[in-house]
Amino acid sequence: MPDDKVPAIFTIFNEIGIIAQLARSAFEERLPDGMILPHFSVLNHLIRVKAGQTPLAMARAFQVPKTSLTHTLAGLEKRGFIDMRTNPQDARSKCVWITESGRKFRNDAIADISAVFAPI
Amino acid sequence: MPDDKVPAIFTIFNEIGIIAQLARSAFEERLPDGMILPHFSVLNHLIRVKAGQTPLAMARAFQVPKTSLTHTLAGLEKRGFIDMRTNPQDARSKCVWITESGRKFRNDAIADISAVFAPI
DNA sequence: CTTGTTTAGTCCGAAATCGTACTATATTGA
DNA sequence: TCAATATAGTACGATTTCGGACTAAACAAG
Repeated sequence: MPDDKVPAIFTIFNEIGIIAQLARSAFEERLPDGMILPHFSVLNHLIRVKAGQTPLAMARAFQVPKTSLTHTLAGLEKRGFIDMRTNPQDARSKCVWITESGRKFRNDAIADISAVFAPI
Repeated sequence: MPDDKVPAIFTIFNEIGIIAQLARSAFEERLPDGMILPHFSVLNHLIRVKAGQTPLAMARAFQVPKTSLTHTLAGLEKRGFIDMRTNPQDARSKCVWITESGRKFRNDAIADISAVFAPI
């Protein structure tokens, strides 16, 4: 299949992936202390979308396996950026809440990084 | 920082990342045999951009550490999808060439997956 | 009720990712 | 020339990612 026969939708998603990778590299370079994009994304989701969600709901939102999210949440909890409590409506599941410390970290990160992206 | 104060550029890259992740999930679901997106991306790069490039040049193009690419290339070589030869102009470096088998794999993958993306 | 099925989360092991350190080759400059 | 520096790639170890298996709780059918 020569290049000009590759479906456009394919090329588009390829370009989107490249942009995402570039942005991710630039972003993580500035996140301190072993924090990586998924950590930040979870905090951001808890503020932007909804707090108190279950890990499974968030795994679906991010389109990652639930085992991956377990690991990410463990890292955030260890840093004190989230709290996980058993769901009173369903003892199988938990609810994820952002802490004040987590909220501050997220806001500081946005402020720092916006300065870098501002020229764009 | 309330949501409406988050810089637009930040939200945009966030959305781009989400789209990329969705596309990646859908894509890898259909790649056979332990092949993942980076494997495919390398093959695609060798056809779309340039064959015979050095690993370092490709690592820069993808914005990943060279050690990550070493690993990806090892996987492709083990599957017989690429050849790596010492660069005759510089014995420190190597040149990466796609094999017929690699070319076929890439083309088949595009054909398969285009059928999925076609409705979009 | 109770037995079988589904769902939420975690544990485990394999693979991927990546930073550090290292080897080998090339380049620079005195 | 040759010593100092820079560059290409890899080895190694730590962390992340993720599929498969497992436990506990909820639900469904009888």
